[in-house]
Amino acid sequence: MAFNKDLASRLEEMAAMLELLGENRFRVNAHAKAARVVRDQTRDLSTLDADELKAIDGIGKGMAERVAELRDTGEIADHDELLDRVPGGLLDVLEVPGLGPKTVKLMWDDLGIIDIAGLKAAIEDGSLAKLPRMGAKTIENIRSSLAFAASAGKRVPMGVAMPIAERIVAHVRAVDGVTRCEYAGSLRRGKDTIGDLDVLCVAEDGEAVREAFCTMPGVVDVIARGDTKCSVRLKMEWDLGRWSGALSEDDLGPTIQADLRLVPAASWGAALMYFTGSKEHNVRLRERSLKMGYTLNEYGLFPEDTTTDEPPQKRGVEAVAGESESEVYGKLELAWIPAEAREDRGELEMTQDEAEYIVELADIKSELHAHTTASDGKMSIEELAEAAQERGFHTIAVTDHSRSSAIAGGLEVDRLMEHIEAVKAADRKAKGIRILCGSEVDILADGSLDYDDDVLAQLDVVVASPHAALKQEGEVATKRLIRAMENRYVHVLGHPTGRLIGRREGLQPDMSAVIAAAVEHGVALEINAHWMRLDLRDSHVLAAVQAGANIAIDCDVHHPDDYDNLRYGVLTARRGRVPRGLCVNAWPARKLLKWLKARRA
DNA sequence: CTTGCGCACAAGCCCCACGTGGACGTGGG
Repeated sequence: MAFNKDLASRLEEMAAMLELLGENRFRVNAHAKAARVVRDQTRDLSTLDADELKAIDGIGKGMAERVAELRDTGEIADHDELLDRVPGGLLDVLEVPGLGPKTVKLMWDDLGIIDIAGLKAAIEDGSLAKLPRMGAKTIENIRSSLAFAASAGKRVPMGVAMPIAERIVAHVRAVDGVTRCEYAGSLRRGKDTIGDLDVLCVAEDGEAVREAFCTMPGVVDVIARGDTKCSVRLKMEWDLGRWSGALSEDDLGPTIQADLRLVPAASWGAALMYFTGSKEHNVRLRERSLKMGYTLNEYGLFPEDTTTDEPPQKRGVEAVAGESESEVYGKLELAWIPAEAREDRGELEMTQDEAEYIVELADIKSELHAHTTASDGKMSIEELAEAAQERGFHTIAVTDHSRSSAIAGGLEVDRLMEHIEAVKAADRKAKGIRILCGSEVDILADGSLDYDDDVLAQLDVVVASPHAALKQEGEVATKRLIRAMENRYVHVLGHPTGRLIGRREGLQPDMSAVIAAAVEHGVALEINAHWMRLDLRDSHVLAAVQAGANIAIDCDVHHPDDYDNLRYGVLTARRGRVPRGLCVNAWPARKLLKWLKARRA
């Protein structure tokens, strides 16, 4: 939804500018929270009236007026006024890691710095060093942030970050005396993009781990090296297998920051919770702790005693919990909350049963979206089925592209008919797995489908997906997707928006309307598991689940390795708290087949 | 600026490591 996105970025800018101007921090936070809430909304906010807007948590009178203002005039007067008072380039300066609002304001007031170019000049001529708290190390870190500007602070797709994190963890675990090591942060929460990597470890010999971490292959810069925390920048090509290092100065490509935290064994659970986040989730937990007479930090959950500022662990206060996450959640009278759900989106209200019923990787027993050499896949029908069977699946659907996807080798009707026969023959021969014939049918720009109904009727499974006209207006897109789902032969709405992370925005339909239509027609909404797609995205999944829509988690298999992407799809599903009962791929074969047939009855 | 309680106003988001410089800003979740 273009409107929500526009609104959210304006509110974010307002928060940043208010902060730079030293305004009331609650006002700043209110704008930042409103921006976050707006971004998570599945409804197009321009279609809501004032009362509906104010019903949203975080949106009050003032914000509701701003929404109406943007809808009616295309502008927000307060936003424009702030832009007049704050030079635009300062917002870029604020983005530089190591610089916060106080410092940026000081640089602006004292040195007249209003953009990145001014900052660079102030570093070179030494004037920056004259500001308070600008020591050699800090300036060096700013300089290095600027040198890596192309990538520093930029988020990378989860699928790129994951292999890097796994190698770091393996590297650290190989150090003598390391008893535990895991990655935490947004990667553990399964966010679609990752800002940096957080690695926790328990070690007998801290110095050995620090040394191993700061000198591991791929490190191009050590930002901090303290007793319990080290930060480095890593060259990104790591994930491409260039593990062996041998980097020259002019070889610097995109980098990602990785932090190592050394924690005491007794604090493992508390530390893992703290570094897993999200920040918002942690804040909720700490508020709850205080209300229950505890204080929570990364060392543990402690009985609250308010007499001193010194942290409890330093005074020898005994923690009531801290060794494991479930122990801490338990003392707070909460279910253990899956890491992926820790976003302050209502997860604290989950019961133990709800938490345990969330779908997991081992539950997935079928794949409903796969391609063969008949269109743009790399495997034959048999190879596809064999790979599915190795994963323990009971059903695989062969869904090659339809005719409009010419570049992807889409099938004309006569070829589709031959293909159906080939699939049926393979299914008759196959043992222990059911091979269904299907199609990934293009949803054309107007919402009509690429094959006629009499053709679709001959298929066991129809996945309908948008591939072209992905820049059309949101309202047109909403109608397009709904019209496709109204067709009684459609089972799954494939990658509903067509977004590609970091590359293409995709359709911006009114997702609430799309979800409502999916529920009405019994169509499953797909979470396309490829890490470049993850489409539906997490916030859409949560809204779909709350509306009771069925969810399909599919790998959109083209190549044998594509099955490995399932983990990313499942992480996204868990962020949306998908229960097993709503995930069609987690159903037993009989239930799945019954559902496929029932849609057409 | 929002929420909650109650119709005008108070309270709101925590707790820690690091670097700099001696108390504060930033970044971490």
